[in-house]
Amino acid sequence: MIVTENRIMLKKERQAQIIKQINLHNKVLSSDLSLELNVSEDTIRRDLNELAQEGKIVKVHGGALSKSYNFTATQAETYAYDEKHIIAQKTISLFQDGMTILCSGGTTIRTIANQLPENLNVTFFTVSPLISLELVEHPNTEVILLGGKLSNTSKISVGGEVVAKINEIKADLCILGVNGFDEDGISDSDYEIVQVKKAMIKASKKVVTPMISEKLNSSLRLQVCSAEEVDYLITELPPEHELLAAFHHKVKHIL
Amino acid sequence: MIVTENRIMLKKERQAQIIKQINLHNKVLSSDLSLELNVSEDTIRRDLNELAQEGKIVKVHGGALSKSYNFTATQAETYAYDEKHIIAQKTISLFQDGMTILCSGGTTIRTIANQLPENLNVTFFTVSPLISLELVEHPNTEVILLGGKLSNTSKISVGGEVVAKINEIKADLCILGVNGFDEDGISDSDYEIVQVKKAMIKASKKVVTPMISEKLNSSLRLQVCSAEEVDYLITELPPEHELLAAFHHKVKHIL
DNA sequence: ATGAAACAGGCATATTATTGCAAATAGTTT
DNA sequence: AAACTATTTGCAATAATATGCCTGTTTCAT
Repeated sequence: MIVTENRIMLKKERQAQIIKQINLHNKVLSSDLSLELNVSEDTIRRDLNELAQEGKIVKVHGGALSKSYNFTATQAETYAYDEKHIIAQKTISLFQDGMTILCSGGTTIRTIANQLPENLNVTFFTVSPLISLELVEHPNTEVILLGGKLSNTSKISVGGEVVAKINEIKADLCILGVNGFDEDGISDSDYEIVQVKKAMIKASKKVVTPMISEKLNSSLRLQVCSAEEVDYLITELPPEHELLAAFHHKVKHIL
Repeated sequence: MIVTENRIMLKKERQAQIIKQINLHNKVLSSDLSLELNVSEDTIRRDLNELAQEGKIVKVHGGALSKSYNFTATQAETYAYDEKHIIAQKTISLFQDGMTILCSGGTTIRTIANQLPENLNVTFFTVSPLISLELVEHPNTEVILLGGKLSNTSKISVGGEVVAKINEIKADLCILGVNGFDEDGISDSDYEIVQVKKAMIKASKKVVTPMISEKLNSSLRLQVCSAEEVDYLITELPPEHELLAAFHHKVKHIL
């Protein structure tokens, strides 16, 4: 539905049309807008940049996206943000270009996904739709979502199909969100999730477990793996902190 | 004998004319007004500035706009909420316990997912992590997320693996968000998405396309399917609305 | 890897704004 | 009615804005 009644279109008017189109289609291509609004693509690009500047849309290569479509973790709604921020930075220091990284779910992992540096060039596999949406915001990462039945409680893909799929992967790192961790290792309370996590560990060269220190020395009913299988234990505390003392001869590295 | 037509127009009178024009067309160009009212553009500009000062209009480069023309960010984000609500209700009326339903992405579909009744007992397959998260909040629905490479523009799983997976499914309904729709059928602008949508249509007994009426008669580069392949066309309009007339002999049902 | 599309920045042009000023007009006072 | 003042209008010169085109570069998809 193109407005052609008037020969000349005011800039504001044109920009309003653009916003309308974006809200309609969730995305627009500069080339399409150029045709529909009878102005050059340069003008459209300038419009899109202005609108993006004003925060009304999200500019991408070739066009723009609706803003409501994007959602990323905000500082306010993340519990223990400061601690998780520290953990995220430590974890990210392990990432290197070209790596294949397998991620589970959880808010700690989500913070990591959110804080990835722009230029990082890695491939992520994840069973968490939430994490996948966070990761896909980063232009240089490739995100592969592992599908399956979605668990109502943990919001991750579970089931035999996911496990089978994970078994086909050969990852460099496994970033494992944990619910219970003590000297016996990682534990969890949901059978399905345990199966997925076990598969993830098996599929990866190194296992990284970022967690807030308050989860240390908690244990749940089902065993995921032993502490010895953990390559990197990451908390917000300095490695020499007394709370971590008991783990130094168990896990391979503490950050 | 004409004596009054070329009399001098007072300033107040002229400004009243300007307001009238703006209320009529939602916008005015300084150049047009100058011609219509037989005064210099300078005068028009001065008038527009005064009226803008008084808050009666919004002055922009080249003319002025009606105050209601301006979009605010919040208006933009909740754009067409009411319409989408109506569409969601109509779409949900097609759902029955025990069904298997295949969903694409998009904000219209997201609204549907959000408004599902609590007691509905169906299995959803979706390629959209965002939709999956919305669906999984409903206790009685089973959600199966179709994994694959995540498209960073559309945020849905794409690629051969997804298509292969969809081909294994036998669904009752396919709820297809559309970006372009006209008498030739459904069109889209992204090659990968078209592949996924084609597979979805093939895997389903009935194809349902909920869309805002503004998308009617818009068309994009790539063809997804013909209008004849659509079983239910759902818009916020009553089925007998004239805008839908052209589609009655094309699609099977219009709601 | 390679070719096409999209981008950024600069430049040229046309349109629109602003300002100061003088002429015209309206309103007021004598 | 004449004179005076304030307002309005048009004009010209200058500034600002908007747009399209061009060039070299970046990004993207195959």
